[in-house]
Amino acid sequence: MPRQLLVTSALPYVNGDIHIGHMVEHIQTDIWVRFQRLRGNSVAYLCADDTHGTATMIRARQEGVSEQQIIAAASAAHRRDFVDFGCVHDHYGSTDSPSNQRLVGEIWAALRASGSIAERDVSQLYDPKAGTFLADRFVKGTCPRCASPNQYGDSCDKCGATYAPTDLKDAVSTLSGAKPELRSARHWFVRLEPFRPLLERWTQEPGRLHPDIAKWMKNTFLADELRDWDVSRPAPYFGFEIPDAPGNYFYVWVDAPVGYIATLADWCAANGTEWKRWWPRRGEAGYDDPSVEIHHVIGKDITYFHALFWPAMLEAAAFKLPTTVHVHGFLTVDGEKMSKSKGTFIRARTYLDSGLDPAFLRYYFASKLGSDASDIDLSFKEFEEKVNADVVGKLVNLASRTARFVDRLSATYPDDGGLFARGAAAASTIADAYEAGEFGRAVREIMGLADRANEFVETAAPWALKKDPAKRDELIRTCTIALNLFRQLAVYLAPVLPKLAADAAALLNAPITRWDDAQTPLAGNAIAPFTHLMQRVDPTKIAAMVAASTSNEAKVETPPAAAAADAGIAYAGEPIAPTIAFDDFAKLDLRVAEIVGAEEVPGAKKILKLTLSLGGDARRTVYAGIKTAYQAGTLTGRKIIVVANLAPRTMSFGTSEGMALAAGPGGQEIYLLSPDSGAKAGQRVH
RNA sequence: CGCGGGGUAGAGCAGUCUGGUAGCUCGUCGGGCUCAUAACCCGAAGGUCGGUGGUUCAAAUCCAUCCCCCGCAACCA
Repeated sequence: MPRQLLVTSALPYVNGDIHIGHMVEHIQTDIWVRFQRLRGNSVAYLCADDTHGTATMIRARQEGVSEQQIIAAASAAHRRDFVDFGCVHDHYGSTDSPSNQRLVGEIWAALRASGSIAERDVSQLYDPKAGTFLADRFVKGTCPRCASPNQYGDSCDKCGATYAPTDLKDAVSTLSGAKPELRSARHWFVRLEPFRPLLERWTQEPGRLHPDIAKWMKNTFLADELRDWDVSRPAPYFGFEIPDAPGNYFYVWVDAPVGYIATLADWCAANGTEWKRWWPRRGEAGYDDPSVEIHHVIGKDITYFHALFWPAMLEAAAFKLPTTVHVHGFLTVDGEKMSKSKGTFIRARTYLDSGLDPAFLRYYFASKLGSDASDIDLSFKEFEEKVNADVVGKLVNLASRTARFVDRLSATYPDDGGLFARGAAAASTIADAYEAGEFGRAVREIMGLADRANEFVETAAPWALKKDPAKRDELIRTCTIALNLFRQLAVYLAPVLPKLAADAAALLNAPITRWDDAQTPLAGNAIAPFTHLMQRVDPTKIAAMVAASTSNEAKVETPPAAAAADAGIAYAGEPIAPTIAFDDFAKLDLRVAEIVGAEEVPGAKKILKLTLSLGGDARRTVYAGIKTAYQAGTLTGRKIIVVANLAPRTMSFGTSEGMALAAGPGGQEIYLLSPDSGAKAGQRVH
């Protein structure tokens, strides 16, 4: 009997772009969803933007727009990123929705009714200038232990001390620069201790959490008294007002998970179906039915929200508890945390714009993913090698080296010495691996089969058969076997590489819709003219992606205050120069140049010495007055625009052979111009 | 002894629960093939499985102990 699965990825925060760290989660969820569908199970895959909180409010204020405008723009961008990576949610909602507000209200009422709400006064830093209370991350000051300046409100980067923001010396608000003052306000809390029996049982039940995570929950949070959870924020706050506490709002983490249910409700409303079927309450059909499942996929940082608060909230309102919370680790890039200055903080859009196939990342992540919460590393070298060797060299190559020889499969499937049957027998092992989230294991199994298939082709040597017209039938038989083995692998990899599966289906004129398509070989099908199913990883595209990520950051790290210095003022500060003729413009020879070296010039306060490549071996030395805004170490590999035909100018440190173009008034506000990704050094700007 | 995870060939990993000749992929070296996107096939080199002690006929696997690495998340997305 088919299972009915509601599957969610964690809700990305509205105030940020989707990056490849998010993609670890959404790709793995999508793989699992596609696998379940291939198996014939009924799946709803849902996600939404997490919209509320101080960060959104502050940003709206700074940009002079409404929160709803921010939400609309982010939602469109987020959806596009996910879809372009093949992650197709059935519905992508928003936590700032009427249905969510209604559900949060219901759950709040249930918590009230269960006697789990407490209230008391909390002292917190307050920014008198911005008129808002300050979360820890909006306070900076000097560490009370080691006196390091510029530390956040809760802990010190330098000495590792943790403290209350009120202990911070010389504290300032990062919102306004004002000195925060201590103010008291009433807060509402959810008492978790009453839910202890439920939480101890639920977290330790097999299948709910990975055993490592269950153990950790037990030995940390559940080992001590469960602290009350502060769920309210005094105005101003962007969120839902607490119905029976006017002037106070639900903390963003209250309404974020409820957004799962709200998104389901919105999707079902659009379809005219009943959402209670997917997420029943006690007493409703499906509540006790283990084949009605709820799965959350999340990062390890938000485990306690999903494994403590969320089950407690659901239980209070008599909603079915999640079947499983799948917890995964973080992404590191080349062994380190994603870093903006190193160009390893890669946005999903940057990856796509650099021309890399999303299938590469899907395959790479799949090959690295297990069911535990250990971090996975994106090593660019390994990425290139693994994708090229496995997907192109082994898998696609199977079709590539046989499909051109024949235009039709043999009428009956020939004797292959049991090869196809052995591949078919691996289906359950591979399925078990997918089911358990052990995608790396599944991929290893599948690649083992690909090796067997390539050995077969090697032995049968269709290229030799082709030369002898008398062996025409044998050639067809050989290619029939090889192409069926290829198709079998395409079925097994369909959850990871849906586009490849579709292309394989088109090649052999047989759709791939079920897991069991790998059980029966095709015969007699016409073979479509062969075209390459996938290109190899181009390392220059990876380099371009890293370079683009580095230059992106120059913009993004601009302090919000500077960004808010609006365009009108900048324009007025430097009036447009007198009109010139086109011929005057044509005299300028602007070129794309790659920075191949950047070094400080002894004694110069503003000058960096840049060595530029204009393509090939052509090198130029340019002295650029950008030192106040750029560090030498971060520039290598970037592409910029230079005036290439400017007369050389002799300076005290050497001769400058061109001018690097940049915008901005100077000081810290200097912005080098960068061509869009793909531009090559030496190309002229027209 | 704070908690959790981990330490297996140059790299990335499997094997550890259920003890029995140390395995996979990539890389390296040699050979083959020349159908295929410099791809594929065969072979070789390379590891005292973090250290030490113990249990056992037998330990990467069980026990003890020590060392090293990573993460630690409840007013921070």
